[in-house]
Amino acid sequence: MGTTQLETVPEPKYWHLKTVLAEALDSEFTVGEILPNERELAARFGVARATLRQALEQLELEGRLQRRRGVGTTVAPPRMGVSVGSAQDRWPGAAGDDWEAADSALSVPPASVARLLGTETDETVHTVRRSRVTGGHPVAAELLYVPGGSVPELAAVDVAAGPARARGVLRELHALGLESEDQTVELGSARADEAKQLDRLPGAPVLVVTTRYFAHGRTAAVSVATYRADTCRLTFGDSGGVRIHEDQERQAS
Amino acid sequence: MGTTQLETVPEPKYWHLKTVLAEALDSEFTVGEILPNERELAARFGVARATLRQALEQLELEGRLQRRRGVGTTVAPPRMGVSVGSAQDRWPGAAGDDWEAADSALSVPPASVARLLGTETDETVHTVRRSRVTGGHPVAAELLYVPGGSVPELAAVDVAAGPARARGVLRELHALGLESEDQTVELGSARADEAKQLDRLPGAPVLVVTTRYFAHGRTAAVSVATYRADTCRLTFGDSGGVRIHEDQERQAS
DNA sequence: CAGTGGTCTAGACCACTAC
DNA sequence: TAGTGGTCTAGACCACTGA
Repeated sequence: MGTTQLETVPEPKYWHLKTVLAEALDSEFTVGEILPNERELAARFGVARATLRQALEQLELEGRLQRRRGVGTTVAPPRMGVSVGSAQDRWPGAAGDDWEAADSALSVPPASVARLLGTETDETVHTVRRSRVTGGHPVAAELLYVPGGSVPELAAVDVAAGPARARGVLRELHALGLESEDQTVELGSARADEAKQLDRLPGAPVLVVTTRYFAHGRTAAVSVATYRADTCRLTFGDSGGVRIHEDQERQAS
Repeated sequence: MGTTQLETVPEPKYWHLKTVLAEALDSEFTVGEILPNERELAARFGVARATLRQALEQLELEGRLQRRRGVGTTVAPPRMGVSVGSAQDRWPGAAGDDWEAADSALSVPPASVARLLGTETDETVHTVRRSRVTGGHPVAAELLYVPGGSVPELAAVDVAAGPARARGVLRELHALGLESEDQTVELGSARADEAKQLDRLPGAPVLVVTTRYFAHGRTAAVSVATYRADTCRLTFGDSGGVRIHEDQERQAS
């Protein structure tokens, strides 16, 4: 049988399209430049808009594109390196970090957090909301959970409201003398409230960094920070003790 | 005008659907159980299959579902905790790790890797491919780049092929006495070759862990490891020095 | 207001798995 | 071969942005 078709791997259209677009981005576009709109691009490549969108979604996931409803699709800058490692001065409440305390309240943490804290599943803890801003852009939203037992002196600040109260919790926690930490990273998707803080749509991919802070041999606090996965590259260790993030790297294919 | 519609936030269908399904997964399904097929689920919820799929994709991204073509959609187990932190015995070539050396060759690394290594962009380096298997499942595919200058003794093993050669490179690297490391994590999508190693489709979301290994004050090697984002939770530090992964956590919404 | 990306539909066919 | 998820189409309408 004259099977001239030896193409055993009919590559999906959107995959090929993604490759073509990625090359075009490297060679023909500059950071910040606006691409033609989706209907136009789809027509130009002879595919349905849904197919074109599948390719764009991949490129956005890889941090190469940024799409904003009502505006358009732009070429994204290289990902920012954001330090989440064990640098001493990154501990909650330390001066000079990029975090801004938003507010604070007493609430019952999710069961997974309660397990890490070692508290009962219905026990309320101090909950601090913070936002991290780097280079003028929001990169992370954090919920910091501090059991009452970790900060016994906190009654004095308990009357203050909002940001002031949040700073009070952080100050007490810092005064505790944190000894070490312990982190995990996993992929998640932004809840509605996180999405708003991060200036993204709900469901946007985020890197969830869960940190346990230890003091006096116990778990003193747990932080759950969600970082924008499209714009951030998390950096750990900085073991040489010298380098901070550089913001100049470019991911290779 | 009788505007009884004060619903200012018409939540997208797929978003609501995802929430409903997530609750059903918690209460009515057990790990490993097979869900009804997509056409059936779509009919049951009164939506188009594309919309249903959008919800399933989100749940798969969050590690709650696993979908396999030709088979079906199953309820995924909680993510595995995999250690990628600075435990000494995780260094390349150490005994007892989960890595299996696949093969090795001389090749020109991507520009981004060459920059980290401090080599010329057209300079060849030893390149070792490894796979990491945990609990019987493939979790990561790694490319380890070792400049010739880091392992001058390597000529002796240069004749061996495949896995033997790979192990030779690792042995020499280990003998070098690595001092510290430096890591970054970012979101990526699996290339075709990585996807095959990870038993996923191309484009599947992965966590890319880039590690720089230092010896004698220089960058001795660079590793680029891609972890399955759906099944893995990366753990760093283990600062207490006691805990290994537990595999029993469950992510809260 | 016009133009953008985001959501949704109702189909079709393909690639793969397992029986 | 039957049944699954994966890809693709050609439309439609909606939510948002900025002039």
